[in-house]
Amino acid sequence: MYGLVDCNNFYVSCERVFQPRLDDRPVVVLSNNDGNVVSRSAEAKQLGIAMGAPFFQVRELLRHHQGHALSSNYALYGDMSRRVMARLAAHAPAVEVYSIDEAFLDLHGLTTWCGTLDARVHSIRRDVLACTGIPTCVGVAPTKTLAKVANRLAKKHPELGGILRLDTASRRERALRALPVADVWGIGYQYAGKLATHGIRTAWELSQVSEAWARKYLGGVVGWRLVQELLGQPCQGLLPSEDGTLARKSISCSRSFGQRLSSLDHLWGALSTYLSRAAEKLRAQGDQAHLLTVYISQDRYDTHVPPPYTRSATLTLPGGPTSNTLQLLTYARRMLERLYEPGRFYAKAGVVLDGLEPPGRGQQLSLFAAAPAAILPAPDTGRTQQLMHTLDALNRQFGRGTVRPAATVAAAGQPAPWQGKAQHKSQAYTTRLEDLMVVG
DNA sequence: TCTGGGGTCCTAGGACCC
DNA sequence: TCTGGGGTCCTAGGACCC
Repeated sequence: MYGLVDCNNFYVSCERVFQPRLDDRPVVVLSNNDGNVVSRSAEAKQLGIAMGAPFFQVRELLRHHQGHALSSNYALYGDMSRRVMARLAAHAPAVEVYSIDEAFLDLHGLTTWCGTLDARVHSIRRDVLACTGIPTCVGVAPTKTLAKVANRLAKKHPELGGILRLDTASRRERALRALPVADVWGIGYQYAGKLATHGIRTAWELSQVSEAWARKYLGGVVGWRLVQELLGQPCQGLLPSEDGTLARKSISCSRSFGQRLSSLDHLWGALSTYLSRAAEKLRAQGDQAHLLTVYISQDRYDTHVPPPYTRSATLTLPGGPTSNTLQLLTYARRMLERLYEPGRFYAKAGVVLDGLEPPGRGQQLSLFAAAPAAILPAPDTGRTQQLMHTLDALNRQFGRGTVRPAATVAAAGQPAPWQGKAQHKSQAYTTRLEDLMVVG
């Protein structure tokens, strides 16, 4: 049996833990740049505010109902997430951290040593709420996809008490008949449309299609696995997360700018900042990358700009895999110069690090290792690795960005021209000493 | 010059997720 | 005026290998 634990309205719930004045009223949390709504309280959902809605479209509605909009505070959400996951790990034999607010639990054997499964799951929910202040819902079922179904229905029907267990054929059928097919995990916008034209409206109807049909219309083997999982046939196992974090296969960092940029210097300032951040994450995971992608995008909402909006370049690092920020910056600078066109206005930039592997394991040596210095940056020696190590240690102790490459620094006394908006941000209640709450 | 089978790696693109 | 960021998996074609 799998359990899927999903935090209710996670970002809003995190904010409410430290700001009780937000209780019982419409609250939304916004994406970077205060662009879109990414988390909504029940009251905000009640007002008809959609997930992903552009903030400017709902600002008035929210104001009219004495609601609140907050900029996203990832330092807070990340830390709250770690606390929730730590509680889950204390209860279940194995936990797969699936996202910042969700985890799959291995529920094997939980009934044998402490009451019924339902009683155990209820006590896990109570414990998470008591220790972190975060409310959750749990779906319990023999496959991950059915656990998602159960979780979805538990959220939709508060009268279930936050838990739904789908472990018999009749419970499964009732649940699948009650769930619109678009709410199934793995059915997105495109597939939902396709299914509708074939008269498939519920999860139950989807579970009854043939293998050939699923393979033809739902992306091959992926679609067939989905159908089998709905039938109770597990196709996906649990991928236990070591130490409560999940190792990524790619690492990226991108941002929309606060304003359009056209100068190469400004773009480089932004891009080098994102690359520094991505490399930091890479080292924190203990990996090196051998693929680097750089991209710059024009405003995709500007009707005067013809597509494509994004130009990108991917490079297999000729010097072999690295996690050295300075080395990566050397490559990225040249890639940016290739992509950049004077006179254009750019709205966003980003980097992706791919082909991740731990250092020094069966490394492929470069064919061009003897190429002239103009082509290759300085090799990744022990000294530069020591430098990165020191950089990370300083930034951990004194705060992110205390020591950083000069390219990422804007002109003295000026806010960086690429800096986005975050006008309604709450404090780092749990991760910054100055922001700690004082009671008394 | 043409002939076949089996395989890897790279790249791009499309779908999905939270 | 104002429209996010970070991921996953799969497929398919081309270059190249033996």
